[in-house]
Amino acid sequence: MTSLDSTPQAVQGAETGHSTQPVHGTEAAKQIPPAAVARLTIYLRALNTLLSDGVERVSSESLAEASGVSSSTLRKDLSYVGSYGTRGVGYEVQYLSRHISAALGLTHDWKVAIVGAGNLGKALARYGGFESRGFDVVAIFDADQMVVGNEVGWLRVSDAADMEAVLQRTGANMVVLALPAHVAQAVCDRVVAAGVHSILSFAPVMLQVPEGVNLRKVDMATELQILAYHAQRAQTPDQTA
Amino acid sequence: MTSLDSTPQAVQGAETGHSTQPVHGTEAAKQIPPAAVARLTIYLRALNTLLSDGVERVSSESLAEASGVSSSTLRKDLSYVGSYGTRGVGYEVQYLSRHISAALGLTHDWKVAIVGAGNLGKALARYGGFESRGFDVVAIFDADQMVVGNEVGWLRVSDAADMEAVLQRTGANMVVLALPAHVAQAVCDRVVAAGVHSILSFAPVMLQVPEGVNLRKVDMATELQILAYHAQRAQTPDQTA
DNA sequence: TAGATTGTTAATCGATTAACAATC
DNA sequence: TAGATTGTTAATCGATTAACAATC
Repeated sequence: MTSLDSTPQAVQGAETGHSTQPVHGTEAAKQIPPAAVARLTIYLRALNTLLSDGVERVSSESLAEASGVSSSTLRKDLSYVGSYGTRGVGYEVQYLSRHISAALGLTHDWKVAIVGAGNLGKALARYGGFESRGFDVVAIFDADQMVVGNEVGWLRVSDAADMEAVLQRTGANMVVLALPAHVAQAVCDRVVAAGVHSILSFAPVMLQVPEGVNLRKVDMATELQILAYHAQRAQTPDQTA
Repeated sequence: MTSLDSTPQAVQGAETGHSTQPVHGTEAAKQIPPAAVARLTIYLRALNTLLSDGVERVSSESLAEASGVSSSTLRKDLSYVGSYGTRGVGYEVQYLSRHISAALGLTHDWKVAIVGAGNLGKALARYGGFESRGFDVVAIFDADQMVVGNEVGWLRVSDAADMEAVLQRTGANMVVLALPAHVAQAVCDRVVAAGVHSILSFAPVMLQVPEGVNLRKVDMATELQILAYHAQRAQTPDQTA
């Protein structure tokens, strides 16, 4: 997250054949390198900003600048998705945005359940960035009876004891874990057993998940530690050479 | 976040000489590859868990397993820090922990100010993981007069209008941005102007910072999008071959 | 046509892994 | 000494960059 680099891990997808021919349209998806997937989400955000500013066309050079990458990297990344630009002209913003969305699977119906209605869970439940990008928060759980039933945004907090039933009923296909380290693994196991295979964890522990479950981790303290490393280096001028 | 890898960017440190000789003790720090830095924070957490479990010694094999990496990667990463193990025996938990901490700059005095006292800002201010890992939250700001003065954890919310003065007085050397996208760049500029060079942003925008400022970004919606990509791939069995 | 910009190739760079000599 | 495990090297793999032919 990343850093995390965020801190991604244990994301196993089927990865059988590497088709060399770029395939467009509705055919089989090809493998996109992890680093490129992460950046594609950034391009998508930049494109949507342009779109709401009424910009219709953009060059790789300026989209790259807005995204903080080189134009070379940008064009290479886009080439994994397909070729949706026009030489000598650039990219049509809306058209490119739509194709990146499709490639990332954002046209699916993603229903997110949040486990943990503490400060972080509430912050996530109310975070506009989810809804606006096609993620529908359908449930929020807590084990504390004092919290169950409380209003959080549009939702009421469900009892964690009923998790399996509520996940089923709401059709949740992604779960966000916003709970203390010591209960995270147990809850994670229940979530997996309930058939959810995509999990984003904010708990500061290494979670073990079976093959085929996609787990990503965001650790806020880790991010500060990485920052600390760089800050310390900047303060201590290099004594080599 | 990220990268969450996570989505790291614009982290420039001085990087003059690459000393080939591993230097131990108090001498000049060498450059540690970004990927290794991120993992070292994970090892550190695993070591501290072992420590509180009363474990005194650990092999690269089992520390690697607890951290979700290969023992090869672990030993290579540790080699950037120094050689603090004993062949045929393993690593002394406390001793290794201390040396990783030192290498990451966690023995410094890090004072963190949080800008934005919304749900996320409050969650971060109360997040135990910061304090326990040597980051001291010294201030939290908001521009909303309805919120200024409120209690958040041990702190009271300061007026964002007084940011420069409070940053100065508290000696904050890191800032966490927990605010809406549209104000993030302006606040970021003020923070940089106030002399803070380490910034962790949760705002879903690309921020521009001058050379020499360390900026990391955590984007929760990005993490869900990456998850969506993998989930979609898993659902759509590969049609090549 | 002349100018611009994409999509792709090939070269470079960095990160991961396997293997093993060093050594406790 | 025999067994175990580190620290490091060399080989592999993947990601980034520069350059340019294709083409609007």
